[in-house]
Amino acid sequence: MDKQTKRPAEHSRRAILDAAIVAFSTYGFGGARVDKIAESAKVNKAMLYHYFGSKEDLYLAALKEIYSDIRRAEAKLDLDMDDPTAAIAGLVAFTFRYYIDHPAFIRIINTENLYGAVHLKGASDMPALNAPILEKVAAILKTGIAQKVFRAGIDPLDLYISISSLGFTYVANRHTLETVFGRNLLAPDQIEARLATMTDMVLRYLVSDPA
Amino acid sequence: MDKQTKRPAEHSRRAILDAAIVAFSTYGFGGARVDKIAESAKVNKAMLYHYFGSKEDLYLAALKEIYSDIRRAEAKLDLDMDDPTAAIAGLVAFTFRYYIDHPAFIRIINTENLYGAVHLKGASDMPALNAPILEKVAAILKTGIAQKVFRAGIDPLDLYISISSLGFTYVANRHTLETVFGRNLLAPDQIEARLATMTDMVLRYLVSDPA
Amino acid sequence: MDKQTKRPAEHSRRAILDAAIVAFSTYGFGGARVDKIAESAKVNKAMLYHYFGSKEDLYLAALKEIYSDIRRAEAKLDLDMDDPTAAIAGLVAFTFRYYIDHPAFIRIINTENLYGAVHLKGASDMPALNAPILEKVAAILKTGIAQKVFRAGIDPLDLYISISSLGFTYVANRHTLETVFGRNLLAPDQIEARLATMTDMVLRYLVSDPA
Amino acid sequence: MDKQTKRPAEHSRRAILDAAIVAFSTYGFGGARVDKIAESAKVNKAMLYHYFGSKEDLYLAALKEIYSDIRRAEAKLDLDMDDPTAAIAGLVAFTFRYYIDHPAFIRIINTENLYGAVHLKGASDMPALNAPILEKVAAILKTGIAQKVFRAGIDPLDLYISISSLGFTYVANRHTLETVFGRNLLAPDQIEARLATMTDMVLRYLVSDPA
DNA sequence: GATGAATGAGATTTCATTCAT
DNA sequence: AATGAATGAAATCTCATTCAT
Repeated sequence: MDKQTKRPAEHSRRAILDAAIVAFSTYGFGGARVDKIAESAKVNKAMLYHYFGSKEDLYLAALKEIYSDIRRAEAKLDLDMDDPTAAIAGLVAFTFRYYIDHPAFIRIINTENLYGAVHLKGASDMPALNAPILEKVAAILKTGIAQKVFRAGIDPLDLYISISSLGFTYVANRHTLETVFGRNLLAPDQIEARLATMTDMVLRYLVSDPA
Repeated sequence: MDKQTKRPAEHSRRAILDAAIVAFSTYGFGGARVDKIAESAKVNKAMLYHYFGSKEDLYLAALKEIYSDIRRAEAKLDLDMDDPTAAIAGLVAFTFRYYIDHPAFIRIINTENLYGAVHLKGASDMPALNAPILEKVAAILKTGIAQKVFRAGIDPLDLYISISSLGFTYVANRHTLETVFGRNLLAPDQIEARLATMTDMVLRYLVSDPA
Repeated sequence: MDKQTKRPAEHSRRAILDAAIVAFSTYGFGGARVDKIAESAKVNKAMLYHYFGSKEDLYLAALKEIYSDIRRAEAKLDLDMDDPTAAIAGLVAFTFRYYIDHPAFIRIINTENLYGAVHLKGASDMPALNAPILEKVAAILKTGIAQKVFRAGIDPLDLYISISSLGFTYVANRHTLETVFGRNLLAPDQIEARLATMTDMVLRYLVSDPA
Repeated sequence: MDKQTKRPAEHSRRAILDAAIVAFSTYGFGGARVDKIAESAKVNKAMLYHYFGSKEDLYLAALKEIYSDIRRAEAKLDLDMDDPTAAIAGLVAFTFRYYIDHPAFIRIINTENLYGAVHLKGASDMPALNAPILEKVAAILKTGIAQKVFRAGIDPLDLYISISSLGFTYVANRHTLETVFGRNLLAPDQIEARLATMTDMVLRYLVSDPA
């Protein structure tokens, strides 16, 4: 990853990108400051323009990087495909924990949606990048149905959106939820309880009806 | 509400606030422009400062207004408390449709969470404003348990968060989801299908286990 | 011209435009500094953007103004149309003196030509603005031919370009000419001599050949 | 000229100079970009500084080179000194065609005049370099007077400026002239017509008055 | 002699805010 | 209460120049 054969230029580029991810996901596009990004990356501001062209292009690069990260993590995720129940539980847990551990992901998704995903729409390789996770969900469903533990008729994308939603909103909206409802949602026991709820809810939804 | 008591000056104030809600929820705090808000409201920019003091205070006013709106709508929501299943289904449907019909709500919640809810935390009356919806959920659960149609042991806030989540993320993240997965999520049939999934998922989660 | 009914805004706008004409004609487009223009005009830099939109638009406004000025001056020029020889001499003198007295005109024409006249091409009203001078030249030629003092077959535009050229290059290139040939071209006697040459050259060119 | 004696290093230097001539004459001093010049010359930017010291010094080098070029060309110009009329016609044609064929010359002269010829004034060898052309004009005039085909009393420098002017402005200002008067000045027939006018005008100016 | 990376100063532009009336 | 004009600070971006190798 950090191999020493890297050309020095790559080091600066990477530092800028990392700083940009933090900045954009912390302050949004409009709130992030080019000066601060350069400062964080310990490079001259001009380098940022040299490598990325503009603030907007840098934002897009950060966005792509963040998407690549989660898809890479998903690809590495090793689910027991012979045990559909365990596989779904594993996917739910992975997704939730990923959101908790990667606040930048959550924030940049929100920022991008504020912009109607204009930047993402310009990145033609996005659909291809994101197909694998749907295929994985479809495979689990298929096995579950074959094993008669899951109902038929579940749409993989719809299911994936449900799994994502149950964790995403919990993490993404935790500040307003905490303020409005007065509970610390990221306390370890709360996280565990929430994960239990999510897993329970998804599995009860999938489980085949008693004959 | 107090339409006829409005002095003419109140008209400007209201116009600014409405324009602010649109602007902040469309562009976020950093992206919204004071000039544009004044222009949309057809008032002089100085009026905006006269009435609200600063961009940040105006944002907070818009935020409060948006929260009041949903809580007012929730208060008006008439659920059949004698039929817990119908009541939950009604709440799920109401919540989902509110999100769809009020994009400003979705967007400003996201914006506020990007800011760690700092503004909202300063608004001391928020918890009180939001207690009623939890009480309503608790009441439905209680009746459902009494009628033996629902399981016991469900936390009202946790359930409310689940109900909210299943719809919120679908609407809030629709731009990125559509881009990444290539489906028009707000097509009428898609909305219907999604509502069916959500209702189904929540009710299957609540329903008492077979003896 | 400086009527006191002017709205204050117009004063700032005019001050900016005047400062811009000086700056652009002195330093060219690239060399002129927005900061300095604002400073010269004694207004805040933001005003400049408020009134003109961008440096480029301001440049175009300055360019148009300078063109309008010479055409206005030409329109006011009162030539004795019954005496074609005197009329031509008058036009030659007027043109030469205008160039001498309006270095900004000379410089901005050169600057604009460096840019291939891209800005001017965008100003659709230019041809109409510049037609009158050609009509005047054509009228003089016509009278001259009728009076048998001028030859026939002279193209008005070609003649106008000649008249312009003989003075324009003398003034525009005077710095390099002076450096290279070591003569002070703008000394009063030199100017007189040059005007005599120009007038002589143009009239000898026009005069009808001896029968 | 000294092709085979060129060391390889000289190649880079020459490439930079050529690129600089193009850049400065195309965009002016302020508009030319050091980065682009290096890129065009296919050398590293640091080389440019190594060889020329600064942008300004490079500009001066380009300017000198361009002046040398025209004077070299003038030196090579072979006029029939026994036929003053033909010699003048030849000089007029040469001058005009040189301007047409060397847009960089035109443009850098204009640029330099925008700067009040400050750079050129620093180049002490300029007057010497430019004396020959004046001597040539003087010689033609002298022969013409002796042959009684030309009038006496014509100042060589003044005549040379007239000859230069008639073509220089036509070429230098062609973009604005074309835009303002709507004629394509560099169409081959237009060039021929213009040359005819210029030659005619200069010769009619010189020709001895009928007795 | 040559290169790729980096920089500092300054340029253009934006924007929340306030002043004078 | 309301307006049009104005501003200061700061944001994005550019560019001639130099450093390290």
